[in-house]
Amino acid sequence: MGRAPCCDKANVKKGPWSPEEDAKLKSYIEQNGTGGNWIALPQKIGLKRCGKSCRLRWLNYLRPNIKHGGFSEEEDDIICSLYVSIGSRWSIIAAQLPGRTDNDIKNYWNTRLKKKLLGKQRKEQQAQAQRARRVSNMKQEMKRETDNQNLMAAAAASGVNTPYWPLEYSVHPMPVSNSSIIDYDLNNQTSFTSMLHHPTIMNMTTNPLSMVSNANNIFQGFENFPSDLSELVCENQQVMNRTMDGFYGMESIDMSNGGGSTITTTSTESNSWGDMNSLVYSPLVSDYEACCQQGSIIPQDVAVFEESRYFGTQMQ
DNA sequence: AAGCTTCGCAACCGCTCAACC
DNA sequence: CGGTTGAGCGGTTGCGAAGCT
Repeated sequence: MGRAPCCDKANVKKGPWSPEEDAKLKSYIEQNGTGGNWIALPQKIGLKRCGKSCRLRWLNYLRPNIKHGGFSEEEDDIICSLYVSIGSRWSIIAAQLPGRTDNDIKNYWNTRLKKKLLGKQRKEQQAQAQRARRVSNMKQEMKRETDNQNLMAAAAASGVNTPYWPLEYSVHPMPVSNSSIIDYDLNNQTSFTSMLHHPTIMNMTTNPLSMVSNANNIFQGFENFPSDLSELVCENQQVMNRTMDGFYGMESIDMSNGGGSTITTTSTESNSWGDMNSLVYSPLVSDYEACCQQGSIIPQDVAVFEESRYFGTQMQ
């Protein structure tokens, strides 16, 4: 048995609203409010509309201070960021953007932002493939360098680990908060591991958006990070496998087993934003839902929640 | 200029959740 | 405690405008 219809469909007008209908609805709500009952509202004011339709019209169009179109870059970033973190919770996303409605944001995402990001991602993939080819050529060149071979052989013979990084890259100044600098020794495992726990790196690995939305500069925040080094990072599988799963790939959570395991896919394996659901339903969502259920978080708190996630602090 | 395709947006549909009885 | 109802939400559809051939 299905549920009873909310209104008599036969006597209800559908389709676009006329200016007269808009005026009736607007003036009534401005004077009397909704009365907490949308279903009864159309009858009260003599509108042949479904209550749900009235609600939608008011919320998405007639309500004061509604903005339409003209999304700014900042708004784009917020939408993308929240979408990647919490998925298509349009009402929550809309709560972060004053004057925007969930419907507007949803439409904007589906018609423009998704394509925009897809384009960026494709460009990045092409660039990545190009980098891989260049690095491959470079490695072949390096193999021919007998001096280096001798050095490595000598190092191996003496029990010294072969450096992962060319000397000029081995110590890298890492910007940290408050403008201070830490020098990480990339040939020192402890130091390197420590670098990987740098908030910026952590953000890059836990927040795929920082890679997607900043695809033009995947090492954003590392102004002094040599661009060639990023190529080496990609190529150095030994380091990658041990420490940076998900660095160039994207980490997603397998919810089929309770969200407990992490599946890492490379961006070439999962290269469609149509497949973005695999990215977005992170543990954050279940955490978020749990908090909502406990009443300890309201939608407006989502930004704070995000911050707490990225910086590893606990919600109050 | 006409026909066709694509795009953007408003509105609808159906589902879930929570309040109320 | 279960059933009913309305609010709210996200996915989808339909239509008009714009762009293209």
